[in-house]
Amino acid sequence: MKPALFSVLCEIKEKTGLSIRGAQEEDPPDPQLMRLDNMLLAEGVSGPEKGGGSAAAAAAAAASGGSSDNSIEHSDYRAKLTQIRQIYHTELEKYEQACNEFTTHVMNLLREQSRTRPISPKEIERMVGIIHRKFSSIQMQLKQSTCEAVMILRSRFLDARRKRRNFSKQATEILNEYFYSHLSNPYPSEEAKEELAKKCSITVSQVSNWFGNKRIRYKKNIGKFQEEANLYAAKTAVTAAHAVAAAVQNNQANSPTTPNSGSSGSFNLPNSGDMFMNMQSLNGDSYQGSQVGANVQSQVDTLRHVINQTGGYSDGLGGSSLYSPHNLNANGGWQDATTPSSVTSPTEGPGSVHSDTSN
DNA sequence: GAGCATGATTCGAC
DNA sequence: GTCGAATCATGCTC
Repeated sequence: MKPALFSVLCEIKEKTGLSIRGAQEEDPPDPQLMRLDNMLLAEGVSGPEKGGGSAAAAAAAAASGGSSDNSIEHSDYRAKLTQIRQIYHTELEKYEQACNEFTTHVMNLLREQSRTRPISPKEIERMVGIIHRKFSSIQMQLKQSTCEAVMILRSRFLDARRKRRNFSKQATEILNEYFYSHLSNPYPSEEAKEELAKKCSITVSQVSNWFGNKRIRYKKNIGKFQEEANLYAAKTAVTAAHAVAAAVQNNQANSPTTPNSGSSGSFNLPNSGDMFMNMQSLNGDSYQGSQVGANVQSQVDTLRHVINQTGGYSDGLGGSSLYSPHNLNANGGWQDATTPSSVTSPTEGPGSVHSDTSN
């Protein structure tokens, strides 16, 4: 009677258990767990080790423009990430081991108990499933805290503000040269930005940031930047003077009798665009692209004047500065160089000297 | 360490 | 999208 009753009880439990399990087994994968898994995989924490690197480390390298100045910090970052990875795997292993041990323990217990009460193998199996689910929720917590650790590491090592580095002296000089030679309209076009970025080994957005900061700070404190402006003006003027002198020589060599007719007004100057605009603002002459050849001598004179001015304002201009705030309009905005003034009325046409097109 | 310089970010306007 | 303006966070100089 006892064995028969035992088997009936087992059968009843089996049926009720199946119905419960049927409802539980087809749980969809936890989206939260999937997210965590994906993130850990992307960060190189889980999954196969990627030669000491990860997507984030690669991003860090890219963010720095591939320069070697902070490679030490990148290796530091990688080291920390490796540390996190090791801790994660150690903990994961521990959990798995504990899970297996506990499962075995429970299974043995149930098997033992099955001699005295109705416990079927399927019930044991179900119990194992419950244990696994419990342990996987613990695993999820581990994954979550690992993700948090990676996030903190990333923000600490990759946050641009924390990683601020001053640009190289050369880069700053290039940017300043452009800024002061385009002071009438210091808004570089996309092409110009790209060119500058390339020259300075920085990104285009860094160039944009630089010009944004420069414009605002220049405007706020023109007096402070005066000396700097003069310095770069002198530099540009010297460069231009050389170019003009070369052009003069070239003109004379090409057509000694008609010095102004040789090159159809096209001689190449570095930053020739606004430099002449600045000179225009200095002496009131307007620059006509097609008249360059005709005005070579006057431009040389202007350049001499510029250089003299930079040498200490000793030419009787009463302390007038090279770059006076006249480029800023009454609202504090940059006055377009083409805006007609009371003296000159340059027209913005195909022969315009503007190199900037963004504004 | 204070103060200034400077690169980056954020926010609102356009 | 870019811009100016304000602000933050870090670097540099003294």
